[in-house]
Amino acid sequence: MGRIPCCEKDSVKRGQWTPEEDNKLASYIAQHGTRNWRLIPKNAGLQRCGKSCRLRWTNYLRPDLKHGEFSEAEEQTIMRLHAVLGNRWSIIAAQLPGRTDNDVKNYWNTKLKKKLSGMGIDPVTHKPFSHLMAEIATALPPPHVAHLAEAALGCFKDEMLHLLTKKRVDFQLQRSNAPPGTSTSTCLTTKSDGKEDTVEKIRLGLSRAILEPDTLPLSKPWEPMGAPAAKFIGSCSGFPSSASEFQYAHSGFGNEGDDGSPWNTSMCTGSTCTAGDQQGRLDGIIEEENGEESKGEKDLGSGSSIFNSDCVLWDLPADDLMNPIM
DNA sequence: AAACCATCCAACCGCCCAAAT
DNA sequence: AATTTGGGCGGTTGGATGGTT
Repeated sequence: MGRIPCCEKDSVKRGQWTPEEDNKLASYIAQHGTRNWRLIPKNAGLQRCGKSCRLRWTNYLRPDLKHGEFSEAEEQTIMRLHAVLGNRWSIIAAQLPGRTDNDVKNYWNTKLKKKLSGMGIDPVTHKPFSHLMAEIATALPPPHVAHLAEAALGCFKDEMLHLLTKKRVDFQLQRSNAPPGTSTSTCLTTKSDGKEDTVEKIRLGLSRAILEPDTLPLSKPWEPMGAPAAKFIGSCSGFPSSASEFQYAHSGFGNEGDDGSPWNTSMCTGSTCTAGDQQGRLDGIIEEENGEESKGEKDLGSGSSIFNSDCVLWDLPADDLMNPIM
């Protein structure tokens, strides 16, 4: 009954691959292809599980893989697709020739997630943190809004301070290398003063977001530069000004005749997209998500979608937000 | 120079679904 | 029809490396 086991779990080698193992696997696949992963390690003379061989091949040895840095264009593609698809790495990777899902996932986790957070944008929803806060605030009675603001400060203060003070130190280093006479007025605060300053700015930004929710676009977080979202971020002193320069704005979303929605942006325009079936899946998913988005807009319009009974925010139950971690 | 810390990323883990038996 | 595996996928881990204290 069933199939025979893929390998003897006890007798297989694990951990880093050696160059000899890579050579054996690559030359075997060059000759025989990748039809049966269970037989490949055995026939290639490798003490490895078939699954391990498959991963090594697909993530590292395949000759069509790129191994260098991600380009600016690739980075923009990942950001745009992630905003639509979430963590569906294989589909995102299919739009980036030579990149694997593992590559894209690693790049997202190590670089892009932090980059977005540092810009005041939630990497899960791709909305500005201030926008999220204001959405929630509109659904809460005033006393709860105050608790929410405190909770948010508790959640983000440390990370923001880390990012901002680190940047400040970098600026100071640059300043020490700058030629004499260079203006340095924007970075002359001391480190401790800077922290106090930053906390105050975050506090002001959140207050403004909560007190002036009407200035926020509730249904189009994808607005290009000059549209309400970017305008709001730019006017919000609590977050890094670089947030207003968020790349969505000049990566195809703000084209003439475009309403700024990512749905209007070709996900694969002029690309060397090779995975036809994945593209089909992508189209289907985009249509599906598009439908969801419409529903979401309706819900937002009624002001009730954010705090549904089982709603969680940043992996915290809504109740936890009432208990600041400060 | 050594200890500590942060970052990167290859590799593994566990789950799911379709296919094989 | 029931059971088991192969392959695909996303999440997580841990070793290597480089920078900082």
